[in-house]
Amino acid sequence: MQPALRDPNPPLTRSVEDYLKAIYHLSSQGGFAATSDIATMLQVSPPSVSGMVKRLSETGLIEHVPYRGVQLTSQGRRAALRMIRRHRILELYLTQHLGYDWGGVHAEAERLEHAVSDDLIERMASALGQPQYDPHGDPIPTAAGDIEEAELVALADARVGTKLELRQVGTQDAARLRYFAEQGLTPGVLLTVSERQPFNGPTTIALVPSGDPRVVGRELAQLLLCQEIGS
Amino acid sequence: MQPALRDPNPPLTRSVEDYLKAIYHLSSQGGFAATSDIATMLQVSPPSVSGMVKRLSETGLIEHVPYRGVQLTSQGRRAALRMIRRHRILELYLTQHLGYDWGGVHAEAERLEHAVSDDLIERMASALGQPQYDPHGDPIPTAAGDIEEAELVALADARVGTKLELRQVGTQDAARLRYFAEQGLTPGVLLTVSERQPFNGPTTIALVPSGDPRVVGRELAQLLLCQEIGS
DNA sequence: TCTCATAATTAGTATAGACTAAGCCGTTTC
DNA sequence: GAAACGGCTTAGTCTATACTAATTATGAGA
Repeated sequence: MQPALRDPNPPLTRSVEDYLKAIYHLSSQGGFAATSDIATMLQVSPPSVSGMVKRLSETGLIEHVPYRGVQLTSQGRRAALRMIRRHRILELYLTQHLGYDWGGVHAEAERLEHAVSDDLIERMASALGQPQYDPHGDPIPTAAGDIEEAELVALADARVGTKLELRQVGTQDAARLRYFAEQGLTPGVLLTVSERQPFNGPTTIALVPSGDPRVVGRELAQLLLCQEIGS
Repeated sequence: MQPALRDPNPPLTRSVEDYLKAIYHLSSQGGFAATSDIATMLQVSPPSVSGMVKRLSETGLIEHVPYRGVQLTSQGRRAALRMIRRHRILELYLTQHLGYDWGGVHAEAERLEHAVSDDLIERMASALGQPQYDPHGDPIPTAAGDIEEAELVALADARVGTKLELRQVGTQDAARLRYFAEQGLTPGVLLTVSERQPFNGPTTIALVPSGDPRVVGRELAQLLLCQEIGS
C-alpha cells in the first residue's frame, strides 16, 4: 500500500483548539491578538506562540501580521465558536444536571470540550432545552456558528439611575464567583444603580424586585457586565 | 527560578492509559500480554508497542519479559482499573441519561474516559445509584479498585439443560450488539439451554420467564457470556 | 532623528509518540 | 541438531509541541 498522502483536512489538535479559543477571546475587542497576550492566557512561552502562529497561518486558520498580532480567518472563527459552544453547553449541563457549582465548573469543561463529540453536545443541548446563555450569562453560539453580540456595560461604568440586567460575570476566578453568588449577583438578576462614590469609589445598587441594597467596590463592579433595560 | 526537576509522579498521558487498559484486558485470561496483541488492539505497529513497553516498565507500571510479554504491576493494575471504572460509568451514564444506544456508546466513552475528572465520575456514579454493572453487563470496579471476578461460561460452551443469566456480551461491534438487542439478548436476561446441534452447530435456548425460543449460531454464542444460576 | 526598551522572532534542543526497515531470538520442523 | 519462519526488538526518522538563548523589529522619548 502506498504511504498515504497527508490528510488535507486533519482534525484539530487539543493545542490548536486552545490557541483558537484564546485568539477569539483576545481579538473580540480590538482587532489583533498579541503574541504575548496569547502566551499569558495559555501559560506558554512567547516563542511557543510564534511557532504555533506560523503553523496556524500556514493552514489558513489565522492571519498573521508579523510584530503586530493575529486575527482569525472565517475558518478559524468557525472552529473557535464551535469550541466556545462546547464549553458553554458543558458548563451549563454540569451545573444543571450534575450539581457542579458556578465556580468549579470551568476547569472540568476546559478538559471535556476537547473530547466530546458533536453528537453528545447536541444531546446535552436538547436535554437543556436549547439554551442561549451559559451559567455565567455568556451567550452560547448556535451549532451553525452564530453568536449574539450584546451591548454590555460594566456596572462600574453604568449611569446612576439606570435599570440593568446582569448578564455576564467577567472572571473565571472561583473565589470571586463564589462571592458574587453569595451576594445574589448571578446572571439574569435585575437591579437599579442607586449611587456611586466619586474617585473610583464603590457603586451602590438595589436588587429588583426585592430592593435589597448591595455595595460593590470598583474592582468587582468592573467584572459585572450588564445590559440596559429599555424604559 | 530553578528549572523544575522532572515531576517524579507525572499524570499519565492518554496513550499510556490506553496501553494499560489494553494490557489489562489481554492479560486477564493468561498471564502475559503479547506485543503483537497489544499492537492489534490499539491499532499501532509492533515497534511502537516495544517503545512504549520500555517506557512503562521503566516507570514501574508493567513488568516486561523480553520476547515473552508484559504484565501489569500492582501500580499499573490500579491505573488500569481506574480507567475501566471511568469507561463503564461513562457508558452507563450516557445510555441512561443522554439516550445513547447500547451499540454507539463505546466510542464516546473511549474518548471521554481520558478527560473527565475523578470528581465528575463520582458524581455520575451517584446519579446512577452506585451501579455495579455497565450496559454490557461488565462489572464496574469500585473507586478503591476492587473488581468482581465472575465465573462466566460462553453460551456456546454451556451444558444443555442448565439455567443461565446472561451477564456480558463479549464484543464492541455495533451491528452485533444491535442484533442481540433485537433478539432480547441483553445482560440480566435469564434463559435455559434447550439443545445444541453437533459439529459446532447452533444452540437453542428458551428465554425465562416467557419461554420464547431463540437459535444462536456458534459464532454469536461464543460472545454471550453467562453465569450459571444455582439450582 | 536617534536611541533604547520592549515585544516578537529565529535558532537550536527536548520529549512523547508514532512510523519503516533491518536484525535478532525462539520454536517448530525436518 | 540445524534451518527456517515468525514474532520481537533495535536503529533511525518524523511530527507536534514545548522550552531557552540569542537576535531583530517597532515605537516612544529625548
